[in-house]
Amino acid sequence: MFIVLLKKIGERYGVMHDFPERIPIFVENDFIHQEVGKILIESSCRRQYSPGEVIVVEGTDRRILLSIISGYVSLERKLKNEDSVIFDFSGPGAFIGFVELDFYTFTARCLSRVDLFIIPASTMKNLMANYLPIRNFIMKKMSQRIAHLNDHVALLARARARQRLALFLLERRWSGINYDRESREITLPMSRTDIANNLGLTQETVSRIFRDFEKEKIISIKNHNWIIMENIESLTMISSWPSTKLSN
Amino acid sequence: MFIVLLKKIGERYGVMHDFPERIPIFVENDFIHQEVGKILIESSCRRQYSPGEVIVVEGTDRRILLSIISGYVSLERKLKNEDSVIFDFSGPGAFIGFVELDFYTFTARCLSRVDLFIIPASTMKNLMANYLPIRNFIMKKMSQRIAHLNDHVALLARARARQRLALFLLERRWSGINYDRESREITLPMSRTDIANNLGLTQETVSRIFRDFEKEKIISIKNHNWIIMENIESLTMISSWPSTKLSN
DNA sequence: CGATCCCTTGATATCTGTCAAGGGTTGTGG
DNA sequence: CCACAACCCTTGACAGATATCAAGGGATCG
Repeated sequence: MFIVLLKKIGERYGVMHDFPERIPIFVENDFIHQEVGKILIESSCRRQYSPGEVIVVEGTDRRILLSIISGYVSLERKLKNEDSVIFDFSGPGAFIGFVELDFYTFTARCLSRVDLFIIPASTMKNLMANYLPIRNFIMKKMSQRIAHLNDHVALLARARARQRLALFLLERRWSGINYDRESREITLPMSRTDIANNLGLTQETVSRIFRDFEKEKIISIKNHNWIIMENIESLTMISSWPSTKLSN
Repeated sequence: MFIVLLKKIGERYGVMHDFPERIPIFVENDFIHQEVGKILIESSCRRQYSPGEVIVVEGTDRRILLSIISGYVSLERKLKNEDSVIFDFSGPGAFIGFVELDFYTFTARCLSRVDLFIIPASTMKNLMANYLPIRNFIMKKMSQRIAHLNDHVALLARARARQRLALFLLERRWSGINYDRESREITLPMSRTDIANNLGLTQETVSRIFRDFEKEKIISIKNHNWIIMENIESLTMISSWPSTKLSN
């Protein structure tokens, strides 16, 4: 498997862990043949972005694919309203744009300083035509994305605000490259507004519910971007599904 | 292109159009090589289901794929709550289960009498390995599904009830095989509860808003399953995005 | 003709959005 | 090193949309 150097992240957002210096570029059990990985890296370039920068814009031609090395990105859609919907947050190890065919279905905006590989879509197309593992890899990614979107639809359709935030926090625990799956600490590289736009709420509601959770000793809020889950059992209970009804 | 006979639908739900006798099995501009289509049909069997019957269950192994000839199916997830979320409604021409890899991410339930082809997943796998057009077809389907789910996430996250229903009605117009794209008539093979579960609302709200639309002369409700859009411009205005705010 | 299922309508409760004001933190410039 | 601005977060009061609860109506089926 191809290995790349990884910059340490977290100048801007108070981070407690330093990431290790080396990580495999293809993570999450998605094994790709070493040779193919090499081709992919050799035909790609590396670039850094600053917080707030937009990398790709919804609706434009899909010319490049991204592989995040460090930092966090939001995949979102701006509505005519001035407010927006965030489909997902992507962190180190994520692949962006692999799942679309002709044009981007989202706008990618940097939440922090971001370091990534840019892979030309044409390269990927050639690789996909010729290498079965790459093809399977992409199809698996697409399939996972659909499963995840189904979950998110269920969340938005039937979960109340507390349940949405509990699910959000629990999912954050597992998202991206997490080297300590038993950790109770979560970094939130995104703002309250971003969380609200992801969960179909407002920033005020997000803020209030975080405070409620803190009062109930379910979480500790160290700062805006750093939360400790003090009582994961409670969070799990709040997140679990019979709690939809107003009465609960 | 391979052609199959199509049964007329609509014994149960008052339908105004009879579908033509012959339709191509692969529709929506998804051209598949005739030979491949033939292989697909030859290795599949045809079956009928009654309203309410469950064809595949969420979480079980993906053994069969479905191609709907006539009738309507809901793709849904039962929550522990007793209520459920409907991801999508599928009608004639739809492909079900093509987008998943290992197991079903939904339960498929018949809304009406359904006539369909059952294709073994193993057959599809072989075809995909050997035929580029099939592969492209599946990837395109997956990509479309992701785009559609993104739209639905945006709807659930940021649209109010009236807007959701306007979007729903406008989308119904184009869904499935629609031979008269200028038609103002819509059939609703699903119940109010099903619509509510699709849009993240309750049946009461759906019912009330339909009545409101009727009072405002935007639609006429012929019966539960038959609606005429009297004022598509108004519907479009209600559905368009600046109307999210409560004040509007 | 009753049973069942779904739809409709009304009264009420409650969640969460909206509006508004203030606080904390970060960054910049004197 | 301090002042100020900008940005985001927090908190409160209030309003309004929609869920809940309840009762009744209409169609379909045996």
